[in-house]
Amino acid sequence: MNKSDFMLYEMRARIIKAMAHPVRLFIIDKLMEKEYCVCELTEMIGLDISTVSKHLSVMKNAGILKIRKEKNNIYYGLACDCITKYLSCIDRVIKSNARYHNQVLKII
Amino acid sequence: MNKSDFMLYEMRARIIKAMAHPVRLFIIDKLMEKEYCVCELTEMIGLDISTVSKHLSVMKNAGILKIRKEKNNIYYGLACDCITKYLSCIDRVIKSNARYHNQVLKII
DNA sequence: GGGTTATTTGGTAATATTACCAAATAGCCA
DNA sequence: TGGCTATTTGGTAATATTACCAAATAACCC
Repeated sequence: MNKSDFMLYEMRARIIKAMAHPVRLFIIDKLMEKEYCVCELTEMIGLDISTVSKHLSVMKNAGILKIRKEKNNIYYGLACDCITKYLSCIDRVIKSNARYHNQVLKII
Repeated sequence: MNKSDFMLYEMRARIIKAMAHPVRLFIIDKLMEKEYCVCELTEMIGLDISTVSKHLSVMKNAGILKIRKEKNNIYYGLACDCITKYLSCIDRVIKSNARYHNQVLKII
């Protein structure tokens, strides 16, 4: 593996890592409908607001989210619509795993 | 966030986490062309074989990879082709980040 | 300016991840 | 069976992630 290849994989990993957490995936799901600010998301999630803020910041720094400032609020939104499709691939893996599990359950 | 929603996000996170590492993304890239066994991948990667084996095992348990046993070898392959599309979304984010960086570089 | 609200940042403890080495397991073939 | 090769598993140290609380910042409005 040469160095520039490795850099590509590191860049990809950084973005994928930024989504690799249930709370972040919840946030992404919510932001598919519309923009939200930290306090709104915090209320839905039930963690400390500083925790939610940090999750948002990681995703923003990875380029997944963008912000819009309005008065006293900061609204977060998805930077890239393709994430929807991305998740449909993940869900296909989940379904396929479930099928496998059901097969195993039938056998045992 | 109700409990069954959270379970979906946890399942998704498990699969996404299983890809969220540069070495694993390298492996996925390689497995797009054809199957490989641990020792072949280890040679390309240059880490300890036990480390590579563990990376493969995480992805297999997440349902991303499948195995085929042949004689004394175990060949790993992608369980789901859609991962290719998934990564093209990630690369779109990388490109968009790069554009943003270039804009910033022009300004400063 | 000063109070108020929204948000981020710093510090820290608990937990998870990753890499290596050494040892165990699995399956082939003489 | 017994040795050989391929692979996985267990143990452990170094590092990274995540959550909370407390404090800092930022922007609005009077």
